[in-house]
Amino acid sequence: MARPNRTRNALLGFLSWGPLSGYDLGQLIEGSIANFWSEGYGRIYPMLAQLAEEGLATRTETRSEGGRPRNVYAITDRGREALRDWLAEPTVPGPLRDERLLKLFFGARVDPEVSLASIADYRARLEGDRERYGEIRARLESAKSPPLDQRFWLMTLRNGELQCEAMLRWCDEVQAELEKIQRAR
Amino acid sequence: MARPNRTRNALLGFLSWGPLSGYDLGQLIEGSIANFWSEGYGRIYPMLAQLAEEGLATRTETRSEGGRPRNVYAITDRGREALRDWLAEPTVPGPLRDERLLKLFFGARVDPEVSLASIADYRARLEGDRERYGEIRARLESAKSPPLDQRFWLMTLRNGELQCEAMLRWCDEVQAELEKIQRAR
DNA sequence: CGACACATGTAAATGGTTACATGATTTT
DNA sequence: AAAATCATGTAACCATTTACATGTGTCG
Repeated sequence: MARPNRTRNALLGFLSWGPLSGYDLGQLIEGSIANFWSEGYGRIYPMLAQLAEEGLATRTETRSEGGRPRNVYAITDRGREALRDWLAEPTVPGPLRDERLLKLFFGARVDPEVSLASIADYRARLEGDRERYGEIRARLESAKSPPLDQRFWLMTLRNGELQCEAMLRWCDEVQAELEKIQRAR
Repeated sequence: MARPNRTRNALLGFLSWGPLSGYDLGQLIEGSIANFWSEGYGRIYPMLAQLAEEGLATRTETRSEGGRPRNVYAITDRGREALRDWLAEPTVPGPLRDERLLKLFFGARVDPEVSLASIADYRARLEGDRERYGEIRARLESAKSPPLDQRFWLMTLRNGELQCEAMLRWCDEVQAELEKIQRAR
């Protein structure tokens, strides 16, 4: 069998906060966990249908006054149970696939320029991340969210921040080394 | 269309060192880039057949004296070209999926114990990684490999080392925070 | 002679991405 | 009136994993 379904659990997690539509879920995911998780609508809508089929969520068609028709999903008790079960399960890390490192591994096959460009691109991304993290932190720390949830969100944010820092240091080191290789040619 | 094929490029990279069989490739990958890349035989053999079909590699059945029959693949000029093209392409980062962080994000839904156990498990993995990296570094630095290749390999190793360090620090911080939450209940 | 490493593949099932299709409502 | 956003979905396609099937040679 392939890996167990993870989209299901992500959706159940968000539904545990309250009833949401597929569109809501997409927006919410994009605005909160996008730094370490992604889901597209092509995955969300079918999965919601499956959740309803399995009795982990219920679907209600709402047509509020002046609003568009929406399908809102609410988690059921069995859904909550499934969520808790998954949260308690030990996490088995999936297969790793870092394409940038793979290219660098074969870097001796091409001009150092090529690797230097890849590192420059990576650094730019990281700096963008760092800035975004700063904004998220400011927003999180000033907002009056459910306080307990907020502390967990900050922990995941901290992960991104530390990762970012470490990778920026790595970029510095690798850039220096690549320039040394370049000068030696 | 789905993501472009990455297994192809990984195999071409190794074949650029010299002719190899599918089994060789599996062993080699396991013993070198396993820290940031994985391929199973169920992927390797079909991809080699495809590589041969596309003219990026040639297949030779060898039956050396006293040895088992082996299918050895050698990269072609067009294969080398494809490899260089891929190495020069900018890397587009794939979708992120960190299941451990996703669980922590919803950590308020369960007892802090659960998150603490997850962090303890993560720390144990990281410490194992750190030890393995130490061994790899010792092996790489004492071996007389092609010196230029070696320098690139060390750069990818350094990535793992820095990542490891950063994540161990994160574990410390998160553990302290979780224990604080636990005491407050 | 039994266990283990060498060696090559196929099949089944899923997961996941992207593009496409469609239409309503709000904003400019 | 056009553009953007809200909103829901389907279809095609590819990647990937895991399990299965099969056989040879070597070492203790």
